[in-house]
Amino acid sequence: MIAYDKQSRIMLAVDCIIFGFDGNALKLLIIERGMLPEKGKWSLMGGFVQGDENPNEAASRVLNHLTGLKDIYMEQFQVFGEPRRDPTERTVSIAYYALIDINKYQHQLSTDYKAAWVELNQLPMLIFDHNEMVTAARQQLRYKAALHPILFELLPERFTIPQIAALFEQVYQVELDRPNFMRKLRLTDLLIKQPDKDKEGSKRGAHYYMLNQDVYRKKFSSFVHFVTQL
Amino acid sequence: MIAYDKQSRIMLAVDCIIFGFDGNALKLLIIERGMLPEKGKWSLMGGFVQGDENPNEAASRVLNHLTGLKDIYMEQFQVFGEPRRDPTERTVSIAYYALIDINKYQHQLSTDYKAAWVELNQLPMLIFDHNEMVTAARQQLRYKAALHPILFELLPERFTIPQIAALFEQVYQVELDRPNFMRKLRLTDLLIKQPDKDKEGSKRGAHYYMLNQDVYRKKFSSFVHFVTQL
DNA sequence: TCAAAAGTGTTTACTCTACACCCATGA
DNA sequence: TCATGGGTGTAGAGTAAACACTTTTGA
Repeated sequence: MIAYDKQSRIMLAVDCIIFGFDGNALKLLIIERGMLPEKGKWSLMGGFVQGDENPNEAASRVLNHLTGLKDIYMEQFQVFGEPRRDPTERTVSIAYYALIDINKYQHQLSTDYKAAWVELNQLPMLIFDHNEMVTAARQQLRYKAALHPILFELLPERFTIPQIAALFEQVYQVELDRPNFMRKLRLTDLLIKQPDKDKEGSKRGAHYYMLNQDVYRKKFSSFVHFVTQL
Repeated sequence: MIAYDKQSRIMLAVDCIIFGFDGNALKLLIIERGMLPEKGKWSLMGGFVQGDENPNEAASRVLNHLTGLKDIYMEQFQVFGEPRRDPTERTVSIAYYALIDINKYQHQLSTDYKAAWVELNQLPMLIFDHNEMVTAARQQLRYKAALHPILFELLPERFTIPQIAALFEQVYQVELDRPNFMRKLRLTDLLIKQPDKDKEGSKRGAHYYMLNQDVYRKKFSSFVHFVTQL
């Protein structure tokens, strides 16, 4: 077997921008590194692509390692490969964004890092080009969520319409007309109304809904157009 | 300086899916390899990411080397990284699609390969996972072009409305209602009508148009919604 | 009984679609 | 003068935006 002799090999990493929503604000799961290099600094969760796995598997592994979760919604969105982005050694990183239900997140036990949920607009300085990655991920999330119902991945199993509206308002930094937004949602057939109500947010209470998984899977790839004017 | 000692380095490549449009059919620029491995077989144009360049630069370089063109519209769209996709040695490839004006293409002189324009639906077997890359690129092109006016990159400087319509019909494999399509185009303010006509396609002749570059640049990133029903 | 948020209904403007029809011209 | 594709006009359906109004319930 021939090999590509003269070419240089490169470190290949994955980094994950992990979004969560606590009902009020969009949050990011970041880590404080417990090991060199850059010990003590904030960073995205990442890892190296191993010899026997493809990059998607690497990202799933990394996500699982941090959150304890499997089958997380995850999308590869951009490669970051400036020659000097990592001063230790040239490393090209494939960036993924992931959407998780913040309530399902379980603290993990590794001492390699401390994990923390941080509000997206109070993000600290991260190492390398990670802040740039976050900006790009947010952009990509907006793009995708305007057309596909992916934001439901951020909500718990049972949720209310005011919660979804708040989520969209956070993602797009706009105020939505609640009546019209509600009607739009109803017309998608994605929601199943539950008999009981959430009384947290108001006196009257808002009905709980669950996702209609069948419709959800079907509409996932087709355009849905949740947000019209961007 | 520390290095990531225990991690394995990987070959990193870029591959380009190069689209062109000859007025009738969508075409792809592929090469017949003149060197090992896989000598004599059809392949996408690609190359390795060098130590001092980022992947986008590598793709531009590769595109320029094959076509003689600079400032080609190009988008990174997916990483292909199955461990055994290249039997020679593990290689992860960043795939780009590019849109070029087929008339501007100049044959290059390298003897490393022979280049050929092939109709997209008569594509031969390509090496490795390149056919899969083409499928994904086509999908991505559809997605992007439904919302952004990128397909103009495939047209010559002066073009007619029937030409654009034919292009959209090729990309989406549909028949468009010409009157409505024309009106939609006019409403974008993207086109500047030329005084003369193209008499090739019909007796009456179709007016030439040129892109309004200012409007084009402005509308590039905002949603435009060229194709409604997908 | 009032305030506050959930939820419904209605009006109006706009956009999309289908398709009838006119235009220009070479054969 | 007629066939052919280029191009315009128009009516009806469908969608989006604005906002008035009703419902529920704890304080």
